[in-house]
Amino acid sequence: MGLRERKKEKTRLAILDAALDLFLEQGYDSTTVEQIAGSVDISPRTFFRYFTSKDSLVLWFHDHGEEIITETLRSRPPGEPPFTSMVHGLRAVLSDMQDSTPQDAERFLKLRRLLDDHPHLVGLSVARGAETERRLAAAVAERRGVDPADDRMSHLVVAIAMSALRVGFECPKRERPDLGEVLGQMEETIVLVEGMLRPGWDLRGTREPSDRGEALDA
Amino acid sequence: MGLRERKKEKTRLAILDAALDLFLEQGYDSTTVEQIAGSVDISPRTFFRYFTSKDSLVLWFHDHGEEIITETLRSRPPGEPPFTSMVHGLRAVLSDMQDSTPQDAERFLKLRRLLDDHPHLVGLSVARGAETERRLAAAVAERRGVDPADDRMSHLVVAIAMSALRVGFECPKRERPDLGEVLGQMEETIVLVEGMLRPGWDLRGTREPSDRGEALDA
DNA sequence: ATCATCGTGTCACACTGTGACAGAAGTCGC
DNA sequence: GCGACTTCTGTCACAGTGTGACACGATGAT
Repeated sequence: MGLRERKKEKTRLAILDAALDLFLEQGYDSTTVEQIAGSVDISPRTFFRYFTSKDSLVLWFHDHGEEIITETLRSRPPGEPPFTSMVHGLRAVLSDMQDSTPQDAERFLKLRRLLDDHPHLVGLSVARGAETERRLAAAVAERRGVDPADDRMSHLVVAIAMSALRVGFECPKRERPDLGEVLGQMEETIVLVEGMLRPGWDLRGTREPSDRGEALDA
Repeated sequence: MGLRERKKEKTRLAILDAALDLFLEQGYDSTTVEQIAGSVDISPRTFFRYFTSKDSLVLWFHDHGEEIITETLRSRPPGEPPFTSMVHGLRAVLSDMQDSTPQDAERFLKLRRLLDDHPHLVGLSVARGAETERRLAAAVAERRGVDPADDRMSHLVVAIAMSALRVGFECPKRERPDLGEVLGQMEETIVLVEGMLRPGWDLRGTREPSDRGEALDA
C-alpha cells in the first residue's frame, strides 16, 4: 500500500474522530462541516471528498457490516434455511467487532452514544439499513431460487434478522456499556429472535395463503 | 370549521398533489421547493409553513397510521398478547385505507410508485418508521408492565409487526397495482408473519437467556 | 529529473430551511 | 359596515449542505 493511500486513510479517520468528538460535545446539528474540517485542518470542500455528506459520518460502519453478511451468505451451504444463513451473517458481524482494534471499538461506542442522544440519527442509520435490506433480500431470494423482485419471504427473513441486530444495538441495559456488553446484548437479542420463530418457517415457499401448508420445498 | 381551516387544508392538499405529480414527472431530486411552490402559486417560504421539509411530503401519511395503531393498542384488552394487539393495529390501518376517499387512495398509490422509483426515499420512510417504533415499543412495554427503556421484547414485537407492513407495501406483484392489490398483499404478508411465529412467544418476559423457558408470565 | 496522476484549496453556485418584519386576509365584536 | 385582533403570507436576509470547475502542488512511475 502506497504512501498516498495510507495518508488518505489517516485523514479519513482523523475526520471521523474529530467529527464524533464534536458531535458528542456540542450536538450533531450545531456542529458544522466547516468546524469539522477546521479541526483537522482541511478545507470544507475536501471534507466532502472523504465523506459524501455530513450524514454519512454516522453510517461509516454500515458498509463493512453489509459486506460481511453478504460474504457469509455466499459461503453458507446452498440448502441451508435462509434465516439460519442470515443469523450466521449477524454473528460474523459481531465476531468481527469483537476482533476490532481498540480505536475502532471506541469509535463504535462513541457512535452508539451519539445515536442514543440523537434519536433523529437513528433514522439515518435505519434508512441506510433499508438499502442494505433490499440487497440482502435479493441475495437471499437468489439462494432460494425465486424471483427477487416480489418475494416477501426473503424480505422478511432479512428484515427480521436486521431487526434483531438493531434492537440489540439500541436497547442498553446500562448508561455507558462497553463493547463487550453491547455485543452481548446483541447476541442475546439474536437468541431471543431465534427462539420466537417456528422451526422451519423460512423453508416455506412464498405462495398464496390458500396453499400454504403443503408447500414445504426443502 | 371556519373558512380559514378549510382553505388551509385545501392548500395543503394542493401542495401535496402538485409535489407528487412533479416528483413522478421529473424525479424527486430534480424537483425544487421553488417549483412546487410555483405550481400552486405560493411563495417558497409558505411551503415550509405547510410542510416542515421537502422530505415530509413523502411522510404525510405516517402520522395518521401511527395514531391508528396507538389508539388500537389502547383499546385492546390488557391481557392480550402484545403481538396480537399490534396485528390488530396493522389491520386497523389497512381497513382505514380501504375506507379512504378516492383522492386519498390515488395519493397513496402515487406515493407508492414514487417510493418504487426512488429507493432513497424508502429510507426516509423507514427513518420515520423508526421513531414510530420507539413510541409504539414504549406503549407495548407499558402494556406489558415492564420498563420501556431496555425491553427488547417490546421492541421486537413492534419491529416485526412494522416489518410485515413494510415488506407487504414494498413487494408488488404487478407493475402498477391498485389500492386493493396493495392492501391485499399487505394483508397476505401479515398472515405470513403470523404463521412464522411460535405461538405464545410474545408472552415471555424479557429475561437473561439462562432463565428462558420457565418464564411464562401470562 | 520528468511527466502523468491524483489530492487539495479556492471560487462560484444551487438548494434547503429559518428568523424577522410588514402587509394582506380572515375573524369577531359592535 | 367598521374597527380591532388574530392569523396567514410574501419579502428579505441569512446559515448551512453539497457540487462543479479550475489551478496548483504533491505523489508515483520510469
